[in-house]
Amino acid sequence: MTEQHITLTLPDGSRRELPAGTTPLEVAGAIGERLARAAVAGMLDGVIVDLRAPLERSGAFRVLTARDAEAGVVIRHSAEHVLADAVERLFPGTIIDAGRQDHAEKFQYDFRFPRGFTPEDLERIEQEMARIVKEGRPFERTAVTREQAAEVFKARGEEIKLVRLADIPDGEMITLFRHGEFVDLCRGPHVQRTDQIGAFKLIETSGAYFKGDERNEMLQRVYGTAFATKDELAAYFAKIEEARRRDHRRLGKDLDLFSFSPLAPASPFFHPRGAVVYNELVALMRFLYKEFGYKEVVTPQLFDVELWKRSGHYEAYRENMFFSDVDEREFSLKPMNCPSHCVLYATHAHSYRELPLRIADFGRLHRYERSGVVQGLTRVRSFCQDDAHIFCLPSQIGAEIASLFDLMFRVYETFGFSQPGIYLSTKPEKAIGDPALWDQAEATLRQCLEARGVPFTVNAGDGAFYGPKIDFVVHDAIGREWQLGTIQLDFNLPQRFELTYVAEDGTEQRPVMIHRAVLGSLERFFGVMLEHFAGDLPVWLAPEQARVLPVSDKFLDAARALRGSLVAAGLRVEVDERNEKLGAKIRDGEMGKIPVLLIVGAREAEAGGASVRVRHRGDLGSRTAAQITTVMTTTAQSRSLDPWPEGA
RNA sequence: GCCAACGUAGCUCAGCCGGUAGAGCAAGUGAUUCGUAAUCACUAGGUCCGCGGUUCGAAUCCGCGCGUUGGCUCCA
Repeated sequence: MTEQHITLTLPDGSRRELPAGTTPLEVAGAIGERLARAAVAGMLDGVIVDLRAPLERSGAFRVLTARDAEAGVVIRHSAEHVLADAVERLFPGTIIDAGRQDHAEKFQYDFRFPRGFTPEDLERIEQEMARIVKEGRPFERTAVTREQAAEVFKARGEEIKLVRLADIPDGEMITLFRHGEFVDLCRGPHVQRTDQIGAFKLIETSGAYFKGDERNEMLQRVYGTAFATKDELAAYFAKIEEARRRDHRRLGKDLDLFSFSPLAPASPFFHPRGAVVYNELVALMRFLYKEFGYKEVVTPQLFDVELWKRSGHYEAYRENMFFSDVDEREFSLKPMNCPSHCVLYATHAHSYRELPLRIADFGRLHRYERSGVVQGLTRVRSFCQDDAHIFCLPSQIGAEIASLFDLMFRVYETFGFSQPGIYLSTKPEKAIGDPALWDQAEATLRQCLEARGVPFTVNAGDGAFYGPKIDFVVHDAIGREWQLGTIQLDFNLPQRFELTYVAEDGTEQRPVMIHRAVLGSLERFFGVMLEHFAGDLPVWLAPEQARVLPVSDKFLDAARALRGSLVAAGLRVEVDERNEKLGAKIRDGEMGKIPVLLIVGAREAEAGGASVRVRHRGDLGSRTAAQITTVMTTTAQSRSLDPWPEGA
């Protein structure tokens, strides 16, 4: 059913009728010789196509050159082939596997190589790549049969490629891309010549399991990135540098918020300053719990494994739990609060009139995480969630989830996280419970999302082992995504714990359980929030909300008096009593990211106030103690993101 | 857990081919009494991650362990 002719609509609105099978390169040539030379790829209806791949259908068409942002993925993909080529040139006999799917930022290639690549190897590979790039080798695309492709790779001794080839489903077009001596099984698209790869850099090496499965052999991976220009490459590394500057592990150390000890791997110590922030996060949730009708409980840490056998954790979550034998009984530290809340629920009979029952718990959780996966505060072994379980009637699910959406949005807004992304995760492989209950739970969540009218994405197989879930993903100040809140619907645990309520008609019915967390893990949230603010915490969270800086020792008493009145108003304020010059005190205050610095000299001591210096805004001039107290308490109580309102 | 790199003073880091440790900041003391991002001087501070090995001699080379970092995998 191939058309004889296709019609391409160009960016300027003009249309061209061409024989089907014309290549983007030919189209570019028809538009202009220079465009053809500069072409990196074609784009048909928003999809990047290879310059040499015949066009078989009509659509909106344009030619991409190095100037187009979309060309980056093509350049990186091509640099990937150059990388593999360079490795094969330098280390004959290396067996190649494959590159990366997503070339949005990086490229990578996996090799079967007898040892790890060293930094020196990387340097040599980079030099060899530079040579190949300079040679301006043209990329050639050939469509082949499965047998022809097999021939090619057999002749080259590329065993892994033969496995990859066999994985390609029947009926799919098989194409090879060559440049110079190198040939790879590849869909493309690629640049015309290697010298169109303007700037590239290898980043690092790592081990990587074949097809990402740890039961398979480990290959050696090399990562890199490439751009059309040196400036873009530099901008990429500047972005990485910015992320490093915001790294919560660095900020946590610099601002004396938390630390880690080898004696408690992956378990944070929150220092006094960090604990203030931590407790403010808890206070925010407790404040909202009043409004949203939650009741807080305190439950045990250590449970007889009998509990986990009953809940299904022993079966499905065992490898993430810490065990301990005492009194010839096997115990485990809780990795989640849900089973203990079921035990708590079952301590007495419930009427439908009590539901929904919203049970909140800031209990400490322990999960065994493999040593290689822990990371700062974002992946720890000991943590606490702003956790709650809602026991409700099936008919209340919709209203509960609607209320949860309100709560989530309220909280994220408080931190200035932009519109959260919403994901629906369905039944995973390792699931417990009746498939019919799963279907019911998934359908309910879907209905709730549709009723709310928010866009969402489905993550098939990504649910918790006891129920499907809705996840909330926020974007931080530099655009990174973080999964925070979660709502999980659970028909399984109430059944396992035989939970009941007495319905209006006097019969015993089974409640539904909703697991939910808004911040998620407080530890992870702490880290995410710290990076989001780059350490510049809003006043309500700042461990030291203001610091009073006497100009010299002479004004120490005035400074202490000012501090006294602010502390009396409930603010966290210190005095810099060191024998230093004002400039040094200001510098240290700024570096400590204190939101407000209050300078007291002769004039201010006289007037009973201070000169106010607000972070990132500089000197605002003098205010009285009363003015400062009013502004700061208002800012703190309203949890404003702005440390000092304009004009105050 | 697997692959790789790293681990030197509280922090950031120097220490070439092995000859037994150094800077800046921070800390302590003294002087200075200072007006919006670093005052000066002095002092103290180190089982060079741990354990073995090679060597006349190890922070340096090798092995093992622990931890950290980046990946794989996993995930709140």
